[in-house]
Amino acid sequence: MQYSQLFLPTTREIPSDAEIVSHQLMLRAGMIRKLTSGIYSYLPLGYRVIRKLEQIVREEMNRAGAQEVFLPTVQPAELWRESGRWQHYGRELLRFRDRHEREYCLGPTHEEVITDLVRNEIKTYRQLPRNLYQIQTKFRDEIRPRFGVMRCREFGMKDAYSFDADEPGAEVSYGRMFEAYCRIFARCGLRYRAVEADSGNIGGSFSHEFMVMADSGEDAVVFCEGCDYAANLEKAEIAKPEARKIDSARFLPREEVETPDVKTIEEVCRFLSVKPEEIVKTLVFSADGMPVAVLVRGDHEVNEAKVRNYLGCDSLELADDDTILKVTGSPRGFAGAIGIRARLIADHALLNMTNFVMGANRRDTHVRNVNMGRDFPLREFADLRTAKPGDACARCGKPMQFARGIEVGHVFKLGTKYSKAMRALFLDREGREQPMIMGCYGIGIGRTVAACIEQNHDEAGIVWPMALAPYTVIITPVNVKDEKLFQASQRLYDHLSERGFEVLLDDRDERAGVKFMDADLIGVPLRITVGPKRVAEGKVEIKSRKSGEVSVVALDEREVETFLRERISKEM
RNA sequence: CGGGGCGUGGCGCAGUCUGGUAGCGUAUCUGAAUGGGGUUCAGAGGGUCGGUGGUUCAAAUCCACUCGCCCCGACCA
Repeated sequence: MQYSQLFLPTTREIPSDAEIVSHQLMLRAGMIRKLTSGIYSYLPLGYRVIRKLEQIVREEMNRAGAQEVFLPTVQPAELWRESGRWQHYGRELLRFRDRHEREYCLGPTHEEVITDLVRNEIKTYRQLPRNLYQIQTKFRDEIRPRFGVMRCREFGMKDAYSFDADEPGAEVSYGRMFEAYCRIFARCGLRYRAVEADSGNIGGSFSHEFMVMADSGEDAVVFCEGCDYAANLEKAEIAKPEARKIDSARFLPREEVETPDVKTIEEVCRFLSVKPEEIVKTLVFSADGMPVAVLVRGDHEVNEAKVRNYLGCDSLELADDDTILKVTGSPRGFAGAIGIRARLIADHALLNMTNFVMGANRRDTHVRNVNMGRDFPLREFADLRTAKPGDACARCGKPMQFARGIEVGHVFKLGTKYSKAMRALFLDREGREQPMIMGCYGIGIGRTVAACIEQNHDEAGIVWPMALAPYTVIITPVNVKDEKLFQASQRLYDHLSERGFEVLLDDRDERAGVKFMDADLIGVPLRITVGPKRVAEGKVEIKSRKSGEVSVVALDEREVETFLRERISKEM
């Protein structure tokens, strides 16, 4: 491609509404332009990168035995009513009506459509397993899109769905996808981690997120120093502390204290001169409509995902003021375990607490020297809090570390959630009707590209890994008016293009500096500089974008080709 | 949805408080010189100041309404 013909608007200045590097660089390098909030157009350069990634994804999905399909983006409401998600999905689901007033949505994901397709065509275990995937545009009406294509409303996603006849088969399907994902992200040259994730109330036993490590990531990743345990912060399990024998002889007399208008942990600490570790927080939730009080240490945070999983409930939200009043008999801010009219569950950290402070279930009152057993009964202990740096790993007991990550892929075991709801059944060997066991597997295409830039850039711009680079080599004649230089460049360009290289010829009548800046900005891995001094010696320079290393190579098509081939294979 | 900020040539911004000829940088076009890391000089084109309504002799500027965008939070199968 000749640069002068390319629709590639690069900008020198940083667009004012871009916060993170990948967003800034994608705009500056002319890869994307915003149409409206959370909705982007890909320009030729950006789309080339997208297609590179899609190609890698296709190769690995096909290798793993999945077959490509292409499903509709407009989906009828009835399907979503069948799965129950028309009610539950919320406002992220963009709904609309057609001219006949029939209801539709734009697909934010495709479980319903694929399940409908498969249930109509697959009838027997003989036709299983199956894994179907597509690369397609999704629409999720995000409450707050941000960071360019990182969290946007319309985005490209690869989604695959597996259907198996039994649990062991589903395991195999899951494992295949897991492995394919590892290969994909490795081929893209990404530093990533597969972490255990919460599967939420989507059901199923297991879920992994593929996280690209980056400080700008929206997700917190927890990993163990001692073993290979790694998990999303939401999911990260904390080792149960060893329960010491509690000596009730040490219990101090319980004492109510007036704490006017003292509600938050900080206020209680200040007022009573205690540390947060000596306080027990009581949070009242409404779990499927039933009140549940969750006790955690003052310096800990309740993890709602863990509570939800422990209770096995569908909905969990902090109770409203009315419920709090009903359950505790006091306004918000003074809840405690003593005499509370709700199911009581406590985080493990409470196991070894004695003589602690908690709310008295009475306005402007707290209680000192509270002890479990003596002052209130408590049977249910579980891991209910969010991990903090240094917490002990549930697997090996070593301290856990924190890092930031970008979720680029997610593999899920769905189990029979959709196949049961939508009657995707097959006949097993014994002729019995069974629901298929499903898995779903997603990769955010645009997000992966953005994540790649987060990991591969410098002051001057993007530094593409060879596998995703929109062009692998750019030829820069230092002065196009110099016939000799230009012809030499043209000859190289013709030869390399013919030999299948993805090559860009910067034929613009610009100063060398401008061309160098643009080449660096758009991140082409290899640059051939055709300048007067070297050409006079019968040579050209080839510079690596990543290392900055400059090699001098004979100005000869074959020599250059050989050099490039070596370089490319080394960096692939 | 709550809080904050912004909307002025393609991009980045000043001007708004205190109403009075729409400006700067960059980009673009033409010409000339220059030609290995965003070159210099000369000239030119390009703006309903987000929109609507109001106040006023006069509105980018004041008032009301409205639309859009960004940030923080809430929310998020």
